[in-house]
Amino acid sequence: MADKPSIPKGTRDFTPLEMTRRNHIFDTIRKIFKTYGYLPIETPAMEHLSSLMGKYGDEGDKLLFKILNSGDFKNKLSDDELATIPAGKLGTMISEKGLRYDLTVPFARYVVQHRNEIVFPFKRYQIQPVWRADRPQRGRYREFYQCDVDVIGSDSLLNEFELIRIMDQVFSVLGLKVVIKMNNRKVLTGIVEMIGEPDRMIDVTVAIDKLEKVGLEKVMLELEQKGLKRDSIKRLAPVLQMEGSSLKKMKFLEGYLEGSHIGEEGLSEISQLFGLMENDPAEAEFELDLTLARGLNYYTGSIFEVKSAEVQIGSICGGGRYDDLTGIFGLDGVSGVGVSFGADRIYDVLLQLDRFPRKDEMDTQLLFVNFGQREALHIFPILGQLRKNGIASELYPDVAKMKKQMSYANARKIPFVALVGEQEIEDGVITLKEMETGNQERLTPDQLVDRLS
RNA sequence: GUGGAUGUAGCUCAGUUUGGUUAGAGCGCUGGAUUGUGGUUCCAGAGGUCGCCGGUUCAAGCCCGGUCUUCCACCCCA
Repeated sequence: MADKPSIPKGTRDFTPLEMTRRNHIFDTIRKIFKTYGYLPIETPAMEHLSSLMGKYGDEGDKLLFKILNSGDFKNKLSDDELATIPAGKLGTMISEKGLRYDLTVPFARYVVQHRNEIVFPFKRYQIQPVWRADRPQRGRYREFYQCDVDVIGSDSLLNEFELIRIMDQVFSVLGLKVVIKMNNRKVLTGIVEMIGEPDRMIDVTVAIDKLEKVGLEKVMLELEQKGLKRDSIKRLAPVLQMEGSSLKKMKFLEGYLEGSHIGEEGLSEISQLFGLMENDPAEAEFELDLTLARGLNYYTGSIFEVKSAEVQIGSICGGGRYDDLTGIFGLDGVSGVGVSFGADRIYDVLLQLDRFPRKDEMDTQLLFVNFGQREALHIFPILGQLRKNGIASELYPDVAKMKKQMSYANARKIPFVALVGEQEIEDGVITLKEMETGNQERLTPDQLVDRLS
């Protein structure tokens, strides 16, 4: 016997039940995206490596899946040439394509490439898989779907507001309690300016991000080890120790960031957004979280992250504003903002909480028992009538024992079974059995359609 | 990428400590009791080269090494 077949690490097969549930998530999200006026696009699974590299930081580059060039690479080079290839250079010589890491960067590429046909501001949504060479765990896969919504070509904060509304609506419709966290990169920039370490943005945000996990002392120690001046750390301390409501935090920052132009600008954006939210409150908890930094280094303004309030699984949605992502592809001065829903994690959360709707899980509504050729011929027109009326129905393909056919209906969770034998044909009726109750009734084809519509 | 666990029937798991003849259970599956009635019950049956490769041994599911998978922490994030 050959070895059992398998699939690569971090990838998954989806069963019919799983697909039904996944589609429930995709359908819900897609429907909401549409009602806000977003348009669908798709981009290829692979991009030029040059489009992907350097957009996600050093860590991100390592997590890119690279595609080996086709053809015999070695053949084109002499042994001498081969031997003189510098270490680490080989990769770029034998691979020029990679699998997409997210949908935002390919979108930026798309916008630049199609700039002449796009009507700005361009609102698009995109639901496709992405790939990351991460080490898999629960809620962390090497192939997973993202559902992105972005607006590009508009600086207005109303876009941020709209995205918050979308996030709130998606999770409310899916029946999940979530916390929507927001922050602003400009405020973080303001903070590092105020403490006199304008170049240490990354170190400081990473440290702030760890605050909840490791505590104040360890964070300060780490900053010291990273070479931050003692004086700077001292000035950062009040930010780290800040507690209380979003409103209180904003009050504090008002004083703290005084004099930092960019910091004040970020704070003003935050308070405007909170103002809009106050006028039209979200169902979800909505809060300012200064420890929210987000790694993807193209964000420049608002940043968002959504976490489940009921299941611990990391963020299930995230995003932010990027002022110059298209600049890398040669189109300057176009600002965008967007968020990405992690369908696979949302699936895990819904599964754990058992919140998938039951009604989606049955497809076929009616099964005709197969008594034989003559009866089957009689049934086909009735099947046609049912299907034209949108009632999913099927005839058991084999003339099997009744017990077997009933068991099939049972296993498939088909709610109704129709019996059409000699007697029924003669009387022009169908015996309809409701599986749950066991009740049976005799109906004409028209009555049957009415009954199941 | 770093550290730590895990893998026995379709599924959930015993058995591994002290290596020793045919590897177990429950659920599921197949058939029958019930040849136009499923879910309950009863009876019978099928199904495993103990993740894979190698080593130690007279003998390995059990000990050792490697490898893959899944999971946990870090990292990062969806």
